[in-house]
Amino acid sequence: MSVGHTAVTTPPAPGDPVISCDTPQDECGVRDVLDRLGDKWSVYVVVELAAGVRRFKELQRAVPGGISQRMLTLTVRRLERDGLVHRTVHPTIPPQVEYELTETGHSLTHLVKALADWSIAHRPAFTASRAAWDAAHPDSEIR
Amino acid sequence: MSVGHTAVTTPPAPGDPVISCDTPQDECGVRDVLDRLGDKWSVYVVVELAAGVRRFKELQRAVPGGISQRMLTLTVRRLERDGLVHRTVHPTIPPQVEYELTETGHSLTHLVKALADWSIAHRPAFTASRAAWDAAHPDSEIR
DNA sequence: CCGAATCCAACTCGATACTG
DNA sequence: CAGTATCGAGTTGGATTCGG
Repeated sequence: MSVGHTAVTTPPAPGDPVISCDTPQDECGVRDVLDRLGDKWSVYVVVELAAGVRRFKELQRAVPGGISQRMLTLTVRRLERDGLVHRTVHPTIPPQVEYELTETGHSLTHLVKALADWSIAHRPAFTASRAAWDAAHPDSEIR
Repeated sequence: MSVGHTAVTTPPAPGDPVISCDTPQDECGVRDVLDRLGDKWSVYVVVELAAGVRRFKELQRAVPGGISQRMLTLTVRRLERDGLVHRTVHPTIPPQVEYELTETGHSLTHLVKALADWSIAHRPAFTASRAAWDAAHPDSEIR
């Protein structure tokens, strides 16, 4: 601890990883992933596809929260564009379209797993902290 | 293939992690994290704070892209509410406020590091895939 | 069955101006 | 310095309808 003004409860960065944003205006590269994973549905689609090939309707039913057709279409299209999902159209009647993860997409599942693990592990802390904050700031616009 | 309608073409998941959304309407817990990390600035703030304690203005200068005062305030407030960042106010003149990661916040840096690593590793594939898709779908509304 | 097209509500973000 | 307040543009997501 010692001198100046920085009496912190935790040391600056004990064994923390150094995330190098070397070039200042570079964005560490995280923008690419987060722009995709940050939206409302992509993660759930990836999670479901991690379990195997799925048809459109199967995906729609599997995604928690009830995704609209429109949003599912948009989501899988964007995932396809980014090379995370492969789309196979069987020109049958009725039409049948299958979605599956590409190799890149599969590698992403490990990341999502890490995300889910962290989230589950810290959910109690999250909830508690939020409740405390909300109680201390009754009429705040944050949230 | 065989019977029903659920004939899968690829093996469900070779060595992929199983992300258990056991309860169907549960959201695997990822929503909590992604709602925070998914916004435009939180990750950069966490990255910068991973390097040590920062004051408001220091943060603002450090974040790439040029964050407005308003957005920085909102971002750190939300991070504070979630228990990821601790805020210390020194009632001096001029005012001095220091931000630092909490223990939970520090544990998050490993996740962000994983995110950044994955992103950097797959950025070429991303870029290529997008370019190819865009070329194949010249006038699409996706993007 | 899979999706495109349209319309609309809600939210996010940025710019600007002002305060203790 | 570290915010708060206000306004407006842009984006996202949902509901609905229609088509191949």
